[in-house]
Amino acid sequence: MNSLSYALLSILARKSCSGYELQQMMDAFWQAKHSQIYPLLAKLETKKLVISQLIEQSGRPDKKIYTITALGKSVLQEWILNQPQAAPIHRDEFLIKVYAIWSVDKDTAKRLFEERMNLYSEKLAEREQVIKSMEQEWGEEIKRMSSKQFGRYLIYRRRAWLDREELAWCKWALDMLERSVGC
Amino acid sequence: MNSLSYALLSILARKSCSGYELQQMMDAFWQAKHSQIYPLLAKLETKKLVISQLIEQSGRPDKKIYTITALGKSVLQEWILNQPQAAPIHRDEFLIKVYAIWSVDKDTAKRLFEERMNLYSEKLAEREQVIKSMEQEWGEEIKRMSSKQFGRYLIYRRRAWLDREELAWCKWALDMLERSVGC
DNA sequence: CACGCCATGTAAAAAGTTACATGATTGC
DNA sequence: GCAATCATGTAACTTTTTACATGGCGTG
Repeated sequence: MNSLSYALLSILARKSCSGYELQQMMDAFWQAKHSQIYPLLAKLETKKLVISQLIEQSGRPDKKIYTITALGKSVLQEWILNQPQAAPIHRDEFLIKVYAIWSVDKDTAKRLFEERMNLYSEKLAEREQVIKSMEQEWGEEIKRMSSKQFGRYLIYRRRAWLDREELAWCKWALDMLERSVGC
Repeated sequence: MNSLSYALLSILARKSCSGYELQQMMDAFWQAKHSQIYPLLAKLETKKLVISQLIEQSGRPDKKIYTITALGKSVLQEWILNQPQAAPIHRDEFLIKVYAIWSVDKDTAKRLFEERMNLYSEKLAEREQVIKSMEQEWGEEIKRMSSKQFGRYLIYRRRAWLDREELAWCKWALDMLERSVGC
C-alpha cells in the first residue's frame, strides 16, 4: 500500500469513479498517469478494498466504476489516523533555471518569468472556475466539514491561493530584475 | 540527461561542491538522496560535464569536489534557453488526508491541521534564518541579477513566502472547521 | 481530415527510495 | 553512551514515466 493507493481510496470514499475520472480528480494534489492507476486499481480489487462494475456505453468506450468497500474504508481511516505525516515533495524545473539566472542575459531572465506567469495565470483561472462551479452546485453546504465536498473544496481553494502567491512572487522577482539594470 | 543532472550542473555553475554539499543545496527546490546523487555525478564526469578533485581531510572523511567544465556550462545554458518549461510536480500525503476530512471527527481534523502548521512553522523559521544569514553575508549585492547568489536568494525567498501562505491557508481552513460546529 | 476527448490496458525504461556498508569527531 | 554531522558509495527495490495498442465520436 503506497501513497497512491490511499489517494485512490480517498477519492473513492467520496464517490464511486472510473479510473479515468480518478486521474482527473487527483490532479489537484497528486499527479499520476493512467498507466499507473489502472493496474493499481486491479490490485486494490484483489485485496477487496474496492469492487468494480462494468458499465457498457454506446458511442463511447465501456467503463469500469470502482466503489470502495467497508474494508477499504477502514484501511483508509487507519492510515489517516495513525500514519505520521510524510514531507511533501516539490520538484520544479523552473527553479533549477532560476538558480542559474545570473548566467543568462536580462531579456532571457524576463522571458522565463513571463512564461511562468502565463502558465500560472491560466492554471489559476481554471481552478477559480472549478471553485465557482462547486460553490454554485452545493452552496453553503460545501463549507461544512460534514459535507463530502468539503475536503475537495479546501484543496482547490489552497491550490488557487498558492497559485496567486506564486504569481505575486514572480512579480516581486521581476521587479528585482528590472531594478538591477546597469548595476 | 534528466532534470536532476541539470539541477547538479546549475548548483556547480555557481560554486564547486562535493556531492554531500550538493544534496543540501538542492533541498530548497529539488530533493534527492545521496544514493541518487553520487552515481549521477560519476556519470556526468564520464560525459566531461564536470571534473572532480579528491580532497584529503584529517579528522573527517575525504571528499570529492566537483567543478563544472566549459562543456557542462554550455549544456546547461542550452537547456535553460531552449527546453520548454515542464509542469512542476507536487505530491503531498497531507492533502490526501484533507480530501477525506469529512470522514473523521472534528478533533482528529484539527489535530491534522495543527501538526501541519507545526511542521511548516519550523521549516519557515529555518528558511528565514538562511535568508537572514545570506543578507548579512552579501548585503545588497545579493539583490542584483549579476550576483551568483541571486537565484539562490530568490528561491529561498519564494519558499519562505509560500510557507507563510501555506500557514495562512491552514488557519483559514481551521477557522472553517471551527465554524462548522453543530451544523 | 486532424486533433482532442472518452476509456482501458500492458511493457519497458527511467527515476527515486530504502537498506547495506564504513568510520572518525563533536556535543548532550 | 548515543545521536548527529561529515562523507562516499553500491544493491535491491519501488514508484513513476514513456511508449505501444485500440477505436468511436464530435469539432474546427
